[in-house]
Amino acid sequence: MSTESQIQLTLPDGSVREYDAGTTGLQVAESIGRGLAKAAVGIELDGEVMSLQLPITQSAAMKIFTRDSKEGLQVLRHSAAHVMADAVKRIRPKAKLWKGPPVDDPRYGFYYDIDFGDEPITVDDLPKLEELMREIIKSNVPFELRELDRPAAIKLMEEHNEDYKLATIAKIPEDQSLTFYHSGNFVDLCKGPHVPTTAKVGDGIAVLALAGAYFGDNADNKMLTRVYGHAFADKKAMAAHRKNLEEAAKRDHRRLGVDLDLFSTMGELGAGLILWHPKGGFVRHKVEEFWKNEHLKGGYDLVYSPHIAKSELWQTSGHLDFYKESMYSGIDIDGSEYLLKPMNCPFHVQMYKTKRRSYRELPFRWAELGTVYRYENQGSLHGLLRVRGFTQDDAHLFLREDQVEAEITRCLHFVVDMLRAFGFDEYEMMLSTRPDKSVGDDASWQKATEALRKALESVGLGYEMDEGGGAFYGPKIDVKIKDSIGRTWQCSTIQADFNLPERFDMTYIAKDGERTRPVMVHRALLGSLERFFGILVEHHGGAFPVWLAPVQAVILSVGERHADAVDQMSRTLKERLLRVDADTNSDKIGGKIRNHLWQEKVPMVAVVGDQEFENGTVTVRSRVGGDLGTMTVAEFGDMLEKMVANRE
RNA sequence: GCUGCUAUAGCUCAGUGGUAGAGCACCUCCUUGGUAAGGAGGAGGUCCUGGGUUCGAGUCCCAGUAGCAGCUCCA
Repeated sequence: MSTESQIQLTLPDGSVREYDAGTTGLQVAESIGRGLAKAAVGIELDGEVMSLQLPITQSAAMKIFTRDSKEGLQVLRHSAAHVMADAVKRIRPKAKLWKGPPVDDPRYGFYYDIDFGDEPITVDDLPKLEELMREIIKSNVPFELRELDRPAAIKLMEEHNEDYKLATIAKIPEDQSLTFYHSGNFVDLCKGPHVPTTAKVGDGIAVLALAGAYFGDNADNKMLTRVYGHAFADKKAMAAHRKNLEEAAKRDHRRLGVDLDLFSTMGELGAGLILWHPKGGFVRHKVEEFWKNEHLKGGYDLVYSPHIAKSELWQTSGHLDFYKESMYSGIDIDGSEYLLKPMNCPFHVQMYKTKRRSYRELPFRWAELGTVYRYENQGSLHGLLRVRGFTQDDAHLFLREDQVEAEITRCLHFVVDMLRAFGFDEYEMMLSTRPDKSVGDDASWQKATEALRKALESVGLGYEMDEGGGAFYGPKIDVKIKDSIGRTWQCSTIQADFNLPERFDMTYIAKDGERTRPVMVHRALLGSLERFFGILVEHHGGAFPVWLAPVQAVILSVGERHADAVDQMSRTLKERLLRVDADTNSDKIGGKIRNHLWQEKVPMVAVVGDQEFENGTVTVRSRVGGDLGTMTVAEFGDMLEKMVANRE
């Protein structure tokens, strides 16, 4: 590290500027332009984000972040967290701070975990907190960085009674510096970066919610109070964010489940158990029908298995050892204990074992829409997305080693095609590798992981690694889809399994006549029908495409004299297996259109008045396409059929 | 499971310890009309369940159940 008196800063456009060493980022921004200085909240030097107000001592590649950039918002939100903690300490001086980072969450920009001791905070305090934040922001005190030696740092935190910060200091290696950011009387152990002064946090802030969070994110520890807030570049951006959330709430599958009469849950049944109403049930039927047909086309066989089995089966499979706490307790039948199935695999394995298998027969591809039951913590249940009884679109492949790579690649293409058929083009893919606690030899893990990787590369979509995130029995690919507010949920999965073939001593007779262990792959394309349906509802905002819609069209009578014709028309179309209802109520036509097209989210309505009555035609209006003009009933039927065929 | 909050009509929600409310939806009648709410009337309640305090509980307290937000977990 050399000390220079002049430093050279290379800007993103490639231009190089020279400054005195010790010039601050803010001064650099000012030298470039007043507007930039005003909007700037942080800088990056050689890839490291840093506070704007700190002196720059060395030549570097430099970027200046404005308050609306991704990195700038991080700095802004982190600073807002400090301001919020400052506000908290003003109304609860005894509160002890733990940590307050910015977060990448669709609804919250930052939080602060705080131990309120015997003076808890309530939601009624949140407006007061926000008001105090605005005062602190207005007071425009600078964020100042101070580096302290260990004894001084400990002394400072002792003075402030910050037990958790003292614990943090104890964990920081001796050779690492201890930095604090002061803003007025508030001080926090913190690496930064922060905006130069509190005023820079701006007016796009909100204190939003309270929740519990374990100290150290560990369920064995004490629970602290997490205060959530958000911060945007300005008021306008905050307003836009709130508007987005409102729009997202309208797409919430739990809301739409009630409004559109798709499904329900009820206390009398028990938590996490779903009632599929006729309309939701119909969409599920269409999903299942499509799914089954695609599997038959793809060389799969459909199989079925029971919902319960003797505990010995689960003992052999390993589920009783590894997942007992997720399984429902036993049912006594003739003195034997039976358990509800949490997975379908042991059944398929047993099916495999009913006879001697030859290498000539492989691969087997056995698919089942298998309903399983798993205990999930009450607090994790969430509409259709996390439930206790659900139907997996499961399949198990039993393969020779030489078939693994090709079959896995085939599976992944199947995943992508299936998701695309339902309108999903955006998802996250993860490749999860061997965890610490696992079975199987290194070579097998290596091979299977490579097969999965090659499959991912063959579909040409990006993926992330989750090192050590695999199942204990093998590596896997997971596909996650976003819900209406941007939370991701695992749907598709492809998993290699070295455990079950071993445990159940599965074999086939290889070409050389030797008993050989098959490779087993578990895969689900949709994940569970419940979860997938929930996300499907949110994806379409409840407005299903024609091929899935429980009601595809409603024919509306303008006046009383058109009622019989409308009934007749809907009957004609129903005979063509189109899902077309008649509305001959005495409401006005505008009201009927509003009801069906906009409230029930039916894709099409067809109006019949005097003119149509005379000619045997309908005037069609589509939810998405607007006025489609007048056509004969037969033509309307053709149009709907064509849309179904194209899966529109 | 943990922290906090919530539970009143089908839905959204008011309701101060003293006779249960509104809007929408529903039913009936009037209206027969032309592309996002025509009018009038009516019916609809175990105020989640159980216990407690009180002369009296939808309201206050406790427990359970269920839901919401987050944490933990998620084969």
